[in-house]
Amino acid sequence: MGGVSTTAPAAGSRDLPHPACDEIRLETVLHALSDPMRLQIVRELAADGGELSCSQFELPVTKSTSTHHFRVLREAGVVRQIYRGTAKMNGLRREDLDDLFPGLLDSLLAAATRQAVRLGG
Amino acid sequence: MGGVSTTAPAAGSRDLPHPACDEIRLETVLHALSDPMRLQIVRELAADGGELSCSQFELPVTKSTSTHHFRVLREAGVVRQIYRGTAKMNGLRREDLDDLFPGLLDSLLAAATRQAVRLGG
DNA sequence: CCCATTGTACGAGAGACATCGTAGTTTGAC
DNA sequence: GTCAAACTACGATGTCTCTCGTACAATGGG
Repeated sequence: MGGVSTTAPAAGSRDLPHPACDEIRLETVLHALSDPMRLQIVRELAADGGELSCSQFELPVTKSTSTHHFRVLREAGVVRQIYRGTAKMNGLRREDLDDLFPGLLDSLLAAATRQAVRLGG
Repeated sequence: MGGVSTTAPAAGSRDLPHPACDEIRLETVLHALSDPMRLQIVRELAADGGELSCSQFELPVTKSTSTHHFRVLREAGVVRQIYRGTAKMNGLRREDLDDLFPGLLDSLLAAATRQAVRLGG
């Protein structure tokens, strides 16, 4: 049955499950961001604006734990993850989140920055 | 040592410990709001604008559990609680939160309302 | 003083979570 | 084919959280 490959995913793609927009729950997003490690990840992603591989984050935890945190963020609908070679790239789902919860992400990021300034110096 | 009673608390007051503004942590606030029950409480408090006693909330849990949730909100710095007779009144710490994290509470409440509309109707 | 109302304290149980270590898979380079 | 790099899967462990039930404390009204 040919034709499957016309719009098929790129060869060798390992797809990761992401929640659709209407499956994203506010409580789940808040829970994902209530962990300091994950909030830091999101802050760095927002600062970068593009995509970052998992290994570019220098988190004070093992790689197993990193994997766990990135998955929580992806399953909450906060980040999008795709494989690129051996790396797994992460990007903020900014448009989706802004559509669902206008202004929320910006407020959260501003609050996080403000707190970092307040606590850090 | 003397004069302790000059500005002593009102007779019979049972004071509750609240975090000072500079002790309120964003992660803790987000965690407090990541529970559906507590998010609902905060939504009702914001809708009312004033103070509500614990018993005015009709939550689908026992009183013990209610007490627990209100305490989590208070210890996170989200609500202020004071005794008034046998009742314990709850009020949003709106000014404190707006000072610390400008716009965050409004965004969160708007997001919660939006999601309620999306899911409920 | 007695009592109803309101909320607390304490303990328990079930489940979720953050963390780790080890072993394994996938990919790209040589 | 071989190898290193990046990431995952699985299990273990200790901690936290949500829930409840029962027993208790504080307040205000007769």
